[in-house]
Amino acid sequence: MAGRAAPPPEATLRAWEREQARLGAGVVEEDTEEWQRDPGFAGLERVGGVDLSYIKEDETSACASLVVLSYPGMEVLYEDCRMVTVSAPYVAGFLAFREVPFLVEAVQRLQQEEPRLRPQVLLVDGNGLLHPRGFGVACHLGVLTDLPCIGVAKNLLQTDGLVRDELHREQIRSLQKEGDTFPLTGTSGRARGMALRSSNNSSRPLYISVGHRVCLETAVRLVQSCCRYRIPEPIRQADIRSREYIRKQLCSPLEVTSSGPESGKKEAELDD
DNA sequence: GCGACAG
DNA sequence: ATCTTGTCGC
Repeated sequence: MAGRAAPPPEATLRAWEREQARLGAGVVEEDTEEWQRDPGFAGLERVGGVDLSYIKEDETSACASLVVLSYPGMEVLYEDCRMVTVSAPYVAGFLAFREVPFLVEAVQRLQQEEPRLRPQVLLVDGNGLLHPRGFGVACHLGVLTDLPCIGVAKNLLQTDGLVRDELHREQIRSLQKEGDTFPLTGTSGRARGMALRSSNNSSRPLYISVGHRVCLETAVRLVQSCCRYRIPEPIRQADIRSREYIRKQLCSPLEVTSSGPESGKKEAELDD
């Protein structure tokens, strides 16, 4: 019973590539909102974050979470955690086919139940244009929901000649303080993303890329403005809450129909 | 051919 | 992604 999930048939991967190409035609790489052009993001009030946390024991169970935070206060206005059953295995370059269906559902649920809390932009775990076919999970989710999306990856997805070699490590060392960046330009000559040092306390950068309806410069600026620690607050909160949700699930073998007061607030700080 | 490979 | 406590440092 150990081991990884069965790899998808070659035909499935080809079909997924075609789907990415089809949807990819709809990606908008420019700012489309007024607040995006304002130096202080005046008019921006809500930023969303999404994430999936997995259960080690069960290959198919995960918790999908969507949170909406106020801007610039970073207070949690909305939280939605839900256990889901994932069907697609994880394959680098095809993350969207594993996670996006549940994220779309979460966004739709929010728009139906709390339309006033609809986020004006979504920070997504993973990449956008910084992707083998220029269509990572952030683009995928953006096109399907028509929400501005930004890809925020914690590790570099090696593609288009971009590699984690000594030169790359040297560029990382050159990032001295938060806000410092260097462009991720592939062999093709195109800037696919930006490495961003988001915290003075962590030397590890974030890899920012355009998802949908936002330009790279705006994306980097916004992510930086959402960072109290290395991980931007919206994604960090989605992450914290989804794994906390799973922890509770595992500790309660009894399925209760109605239960009242839940308490217990603990926050894991520091992400380095 | 072999290795690398977001979450 | 997940397994995992305390601990060294600013």
